[in-house]
This record gives sequence, structure tokens and C-alpha cells, in this order.
Amino acid sequence: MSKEHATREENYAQWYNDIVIKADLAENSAVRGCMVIKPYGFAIWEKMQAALDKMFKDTGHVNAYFPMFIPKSFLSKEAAHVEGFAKECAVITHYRLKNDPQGNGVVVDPEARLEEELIVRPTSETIIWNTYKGWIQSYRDLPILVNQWANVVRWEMRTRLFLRTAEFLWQEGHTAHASKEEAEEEARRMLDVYTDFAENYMAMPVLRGVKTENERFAGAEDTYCIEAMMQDGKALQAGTSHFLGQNFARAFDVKFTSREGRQELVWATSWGVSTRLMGALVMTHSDDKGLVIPPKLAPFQVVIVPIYKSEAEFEAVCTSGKKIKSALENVGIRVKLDDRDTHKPGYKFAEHEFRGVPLRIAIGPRDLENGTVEVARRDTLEKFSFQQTDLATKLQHLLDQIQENLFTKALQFRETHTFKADTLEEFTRILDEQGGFVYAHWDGTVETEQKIKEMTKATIRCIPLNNPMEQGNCILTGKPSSQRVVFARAY
RNA sequence: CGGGAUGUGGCUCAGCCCGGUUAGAGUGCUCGUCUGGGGGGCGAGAGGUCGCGGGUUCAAAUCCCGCCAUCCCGACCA
Repeated sequence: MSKEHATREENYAQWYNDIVIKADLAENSAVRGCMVIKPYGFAIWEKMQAALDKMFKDTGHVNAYFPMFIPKSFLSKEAAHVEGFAKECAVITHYRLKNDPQGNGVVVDPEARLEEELIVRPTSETIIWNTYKGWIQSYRDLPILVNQWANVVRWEMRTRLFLRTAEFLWQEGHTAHASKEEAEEEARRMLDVYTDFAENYMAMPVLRGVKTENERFAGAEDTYCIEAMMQDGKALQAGTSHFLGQNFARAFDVKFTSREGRQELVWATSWGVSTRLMGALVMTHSDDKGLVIPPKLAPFQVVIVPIYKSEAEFEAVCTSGKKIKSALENVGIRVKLDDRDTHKPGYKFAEHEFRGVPLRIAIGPRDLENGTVEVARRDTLEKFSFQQTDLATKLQHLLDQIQENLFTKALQFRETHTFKADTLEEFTRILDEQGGFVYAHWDGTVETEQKIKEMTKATIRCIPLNNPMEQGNCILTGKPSSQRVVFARAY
């Protein structure tokens, strides 16, 4: 690990990149646009997965798995959907290689062309609705509440670790319902689940809302979203939940016999969050000293660093460290005893700090004499000397405080970077000078939204749920508007 | 796909304009030693087809031509 890394002030994009790479979360791979998620980064993702998976199960969902290849013809069945994804699909045309007659390794065997080309899934609505057709005959077969954890591919031109990669990991829920109301309720319920996860696990406050037509998922009637604010004032869409209406049922002819004996089209939802959340996590809490991970998602919540000179001291300090470790583990705290003899304490301090471990315990000969430990908080960088008695309780309490403090700090940041603008000049000035969310009136048209985007690079992140009605005039056209919508520059 | 740049030990880069010792530095790595409460000191050592191909020249990392790759800025996107 290098000592040098950028600060947020110097170069925000570089700062982000340095943290991802130097905290060992991920690195670029030999495949353009694709990343390697390293063990430490993956451990955080696994924590996210575990929490989300439980929440999905608790709301009645089950996991399943669908193929990563989709027949080309499926993708074109829903017009808006193709339109949305066509430009970034990877296509499989052949199924065999052969030795190059010229001796240059292997080449694609031209004899082995697929009759129907396959698309590497950019999302799975089509293959899933094709499958659901076979699963659904009667209202008794509904609802279907399925989630899958999978990889998807969207061939992006410009990529950034976690935020936008050609391949990424995510979960996608796909549900089928007998009524519109039930499907709408499902879409909202999952938005609640995402909100709960973002705020209570990631300690990341989110704005909940509906997307405008412009930003809506291709094939959806309504797209709900949670929007977070990063430390550079830009918005990041952290999760989406779609009410798909009967669009996919119609495209794939999925009907059911209702209680009344009528043939009706099935109602659908889909919802997902991706490894992009890792990027959100980094940009919400981390500081110029590196990554900061909220305790609930930290692979290790506490790291114990032994301080010693002699072999005998090493033994004594480690014995004590092991005792503390098991005492903490008994109350459910995840602990790592860093007893590597190949690195110095100072190095370990810096390393764990950069990797965002919430609490560090240092224990040395002096502590053994006094029955104390030194405890350092990653979020505030405070240090305390604690008596070892009741240490587990004290640390548990500290971890709770850290979790809460991170959320509060992030919320305060968002609040101090949220503005109202009533004129285009004011709007532009706010975006240029401080960034953040800007509540402004908009005439409700796609054209106006696009014009504002061209002029200011800001998009409508969402129309907040439970948005207060307020008469006003569109900042661009001056036409009447009944509510403010949230604009921001976004990732 | 437009505009700009860069390819030199694992990593970050200097050297290139103005061709000429054995191609350097920092960091990382290995060994030894003194060390150890915030990224250690000293000593020794390993590690390079200078992106690839061609050309000019007595001589090319350096000049010329072609190719490839990567990065940054724009349009698209979770």
C-alpha cells in the first residue's frame, strides 16, 4: 500500500479511485471495462447481500436462477425495452473456436455460427416473462415473488470501478400479480426495503421518489427510486423498483384465469440494486484518510493490533488479544486479531485505517500492566483508553454510535447541500458553486427536462413521494407547475 | 464514435527536444542487522524484449512511418 493518495479537495474522482484500489476493494482487469472485486471488497458486498437477502425473504420472496443468455428475438418483444438496451448489448454469434490455420493461436470457427444469436443479459425481464408464461394459468398461481442474484452485462463506453462497469453483480426481483393494485403495492414495498437497507445498514440517507418519463426504466409504467447524495454534491441512484404494468405480460402473452373465470393479463414489477452500492458506500462516508465502513457492513468491526518488542511480550500481548477477541465475538462482534509478525504496528494502524475498520484496539505491555486497551474510532479518529472490564459492552455501544454518527453526518451533508431555485440563473449558480439537490418548478414536459439537461447537465432525479403541492412557474418556460421536483447532476 | 495525451523493473515516473558509457530514481520485493505505542533506520541484493513491427544511421528508449494498447475530455447509462 502506498502512502500517497488524493484528497477530496484536490481531485474527487482520483480520491474515489485511490480508495477503491488502495483499500483493496477492486481493481481493473485485463478485460476492458470489467473489474476484479478483491476479497475485501467482496466481503463487504457479501454483507450487503446477506442483509438484503434476508429482507427479501422476510417479505415473502424466494431466490431462483435464470440463464445469462437471452435469444435475440426475446429482447425485441417489448418495444420500449429494446430501445432502452439495444445500444449496450453484448451479442454471442458463435459457439466454437478452432486452431488458426496460419498458426496464430485460436480463431472463431466460421462454421460455428449460431442460428439465433444470443444476447448476454443486460437485465432479465424477457427471459423471465417467457418462463413465467409456463408457470401461470390461474389466479391460484399468483403472486410469483422471485429474486435472482446474478451478473449482467451492459457494454459501457466509459467505465468506473463499481459505479459503471461493463459487467456488474446485482439482484433483480421479478414479481407477477393478479391485480394492478397488488403490483403497485409490491413496487412500493421493495422501495421501502431498499430505503431501510440504505439508511439502516449503509447509513446512507436517501430521497425516495418517482422517475420522470425521461429517466424511467425502458418498459416500465412507473420507476421508483432511491437517490443518495455523494460528497461532491452529485446524486447517485442507489436502487430502483419498477411497476411494469402489463407490458411484459402483453409482450409474452402471459394471462391467467381470474376468480371470475376471465382471461386477464398478469401485472408485473421488477426491482434491483447492484454493486454500484459499493461506490455509493465509498462516496458517502470515506474521508481523506481512506475508506470508512459503517459497522453493520464492515467485514471486521474491530481489529486488534498487538504492540511488542520481545518474543515474550508478543506471546503475552497476543494471549490477551485472543481473550479479548473471543469476549467480543461472544456478543456477536466481528474481530480480527492482526498478529502478523511481518508488519510493524504503525503500518498496521495506517492500513486498517485506510481500509475503514470501524474500531481499532491497540494492546501493548503497558496495557497488560494497567489492564487497559487503547481504542480508536475510525469515523471521528478519537482515541480512548479503556479498562478491559466490560469491554464488549463498551465497544458494542461504540459501534452503535458510529453507525448512527455516520448516518447523521451524511444526512447533515445532504441537508446543507439541498436548495430551492426559482430562476434558471439561480439554479445554474447553485449547481456550479456547490452542487447538491435543487428543488425547482418544472412544466412536466420531456422537452423542458432535456433542455435543462443540455444547458446545465442536471437531470430530474425524482419527484419525491409525498411531495408537497405548491403553485409555481417552470424555471425554464415559466409555465405553471404544481410542485417542485429534485434536480441534480448525477453519476 | 469525435477531441487530447501516454506507453521505460511489480507500481509511479525521469531520460527522448539535441541519437553515443553498463538505461536511472522513488516505492515495492529479498537477505542481514538495529528496531517496534502512527506507514522505521542502516547495509547488501534481485528485478527491464524501453508497447509491437518496419525504416534512417557506424550507432536508436531517443529520429521517421505504420500498427496495437491504455488513460483523460465529450454523446449514452444502474
